[in-house]
Amino acid sequence: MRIGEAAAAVGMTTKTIRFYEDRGLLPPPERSANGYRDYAQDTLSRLEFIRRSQIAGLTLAQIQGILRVRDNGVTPCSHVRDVLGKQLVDLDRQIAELTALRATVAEHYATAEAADPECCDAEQICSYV
Amino acid sequence: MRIGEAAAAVGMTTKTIRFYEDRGLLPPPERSANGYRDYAQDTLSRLEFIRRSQIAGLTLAQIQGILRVRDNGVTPCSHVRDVLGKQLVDLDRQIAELTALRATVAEHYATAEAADPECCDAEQICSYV
DNA sequence: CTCCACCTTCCACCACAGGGGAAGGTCAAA
DNA sequence: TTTGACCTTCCCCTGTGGTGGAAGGTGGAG
Repeated sequence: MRIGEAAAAVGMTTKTIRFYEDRGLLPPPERSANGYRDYAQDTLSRLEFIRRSQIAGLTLAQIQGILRVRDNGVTPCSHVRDVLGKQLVDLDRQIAELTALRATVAEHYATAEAADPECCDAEQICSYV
Repeated sequence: MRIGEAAAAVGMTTKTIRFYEDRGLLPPPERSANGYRDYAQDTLSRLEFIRRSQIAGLTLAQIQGILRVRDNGVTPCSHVRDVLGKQLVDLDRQIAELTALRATVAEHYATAEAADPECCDAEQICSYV
């Protein structure tokens, strides 16, 4: 299976597949006599796993870690559980940060709504921020 | 006032100040006879405004927009109000996205916690994701 | 024979907000 | 006079996930 077929099969571009290979998420594939990449069927599962993982918010580095465990012959279950756990903590932190930021911005916005047009003196550029 | 003094006064690095100038957030300053940047006092307010705006979650591009309005002699109040309003909408969207992602990851994590060690078949790499 | 679609490698680029360091100029103090 | 702390411009690097294009090889159809 050539790279274009693989790409079409999973809905990625050939660029992306070469990029994953470059980043170590895909092993270097067989080559046909003409030098074209020749993918086995299981590459498709691997690409789909990558996409599922991305949808779950994992970075390519994290996905690579999981695939490396799998490629070492170990079932990556516990590793995946750890990664997902870290991901949860990280997401909670990000959400908390954004929520705090939202409160700050909302406060500024409320001030801006309530103030009169004589708000800004040139000294501090704008008193709303 | 030389760049190092200005940087120390507002707690930034000289690199950052030159970077802001390059990005159009600071007008090109006067130069001393030796070619050194020579900042007027009001540059400090401008730098502090930039920092306040960043704390409010605005990007340098948004801040530049506000400063451009101010530099055109217009009080940027209504523009700032608009930017803050957009920012709120954007933050709400981001928080919603992250919250949805968190739910997805939490679901995967719960599955991973509950499953037995025979979880992964090689075909799909890992059934937790 | 030529066209077209496909493949190859390599290099550069996007946003984001700077940081690192080289190579060289300036100025006051010791 | 020399050292050290400044300053200048310049270009490259960070991390993230790719995208775009150039220059060239391959293979089947008309």
